Amino acid sequence: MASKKDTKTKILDAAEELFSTQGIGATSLRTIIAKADVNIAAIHYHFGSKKEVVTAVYARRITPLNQQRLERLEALNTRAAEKAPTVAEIVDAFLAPILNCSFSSKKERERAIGLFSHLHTEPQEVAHVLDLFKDVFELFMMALSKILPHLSKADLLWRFMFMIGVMSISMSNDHLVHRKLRENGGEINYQELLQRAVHFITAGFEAPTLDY
Amino acid sequence: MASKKDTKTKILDAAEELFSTQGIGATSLRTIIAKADVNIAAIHYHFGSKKEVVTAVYARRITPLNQQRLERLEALNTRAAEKAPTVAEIVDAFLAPILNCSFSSKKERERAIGLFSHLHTEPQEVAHVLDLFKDVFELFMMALSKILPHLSKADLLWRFMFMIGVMSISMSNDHLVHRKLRENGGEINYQELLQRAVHFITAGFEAPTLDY
DNA sequence: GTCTATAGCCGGATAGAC
DNA sequence: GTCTATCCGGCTATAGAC
Repeated sequence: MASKKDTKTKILDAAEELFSTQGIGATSLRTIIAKADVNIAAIHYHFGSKKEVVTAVYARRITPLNQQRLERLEALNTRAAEKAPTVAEIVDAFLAPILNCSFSSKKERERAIGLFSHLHTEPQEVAHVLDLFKDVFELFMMALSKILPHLSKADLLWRFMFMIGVMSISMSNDHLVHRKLRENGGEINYQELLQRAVHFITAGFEAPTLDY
Repeated sequence: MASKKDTKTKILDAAEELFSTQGIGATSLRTIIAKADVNIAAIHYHFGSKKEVVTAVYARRITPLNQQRLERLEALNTRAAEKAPTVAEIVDAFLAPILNCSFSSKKERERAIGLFSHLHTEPQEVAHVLDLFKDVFELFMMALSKILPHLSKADLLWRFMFMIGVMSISMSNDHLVHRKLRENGGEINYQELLQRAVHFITAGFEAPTLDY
């Protein structure tokens, strides 16, 4: 079963791979249909426009990803009462699903990371899919504010923002520094990267407040 | 004098503003020449191709910016011997020129920040200008390694990378969190943002090493 | 549901007059 | 150095046969 993918799935799969490697703006519908081995009319028949292809491609991946984030957070919140979650654990719950876990293969992970990196590098192309992150954003903010009660709302928002910056750069592949890293250390070890990122971000969240 | 800008300068100014607000990929040569009030042939006569327009626009801004970074670093390195630079000071020397200082007006700063933000969001469009950052990268890495000698080369590289992520997100304007920040606090105070970013990053750099 | 053909637009780049 | 006119290719989208 499922030995033959239907047209819609073929389009989504091809689009996903192309968005992941080339970006959204740089990927034309014509490249997608060539890779999917369907014709140009099919993509309009099934999706209506490029924008809706983008939405469908991202929604298919974001939904289960955020599901995992929320499950991990929930697990931290509901475990034995004497063990309140730590900052590091919450940050890990946020980053692990995207940076390392829940991938069946190296190839799968790199495809997902490539795809998600364009959420940050092509904001105008994906503005309409950011709503899918609303719940995750609010629930993680709430969890963090609970264990960092001395931080003001603005403090928390900025530090959350900085966390997203760290996550975003970790998913990038084209950066000067990223290239340097590959030169020096060969392939990127995502398990290690996850730990490094969590460590760095946790220190930032736990830094004392400043007067501005 | 200089009341009449020459064609080349008019093109550079128009391109800079458009790149800053719309991005590079989204800006066509035709939009540039319309804003600059010159004709389409002029841009090819003076620059040869769009790629070279991009190079010229960025080089004009990056060169003095990195000059400033290096001067600030130099000042830290050469002051009274008993006062070794701190991590926070080095990070500040790296971030301050782009995030807050050296701008004659709010408008000037936002234009520069918009322009530079696309160094991170459109990596393929600016790959050929990243060489301009080579010196800054190496000298700041060296300064940091001197006061953080316990960090391995890989540690330092990753944390430097994370710093760039924080800087990058600080310059973004389209983000979910950035929008949230504007809702909650009105306009962005870059003086404050600079301090927050330096504080967050410094904590990350100074975090103890981990075994991976 | 699937295809071919094509409309209609906009992009970068160039030729050649002035 | 500056301009108009134009080439040529790629793009999204649609019409209409099967």
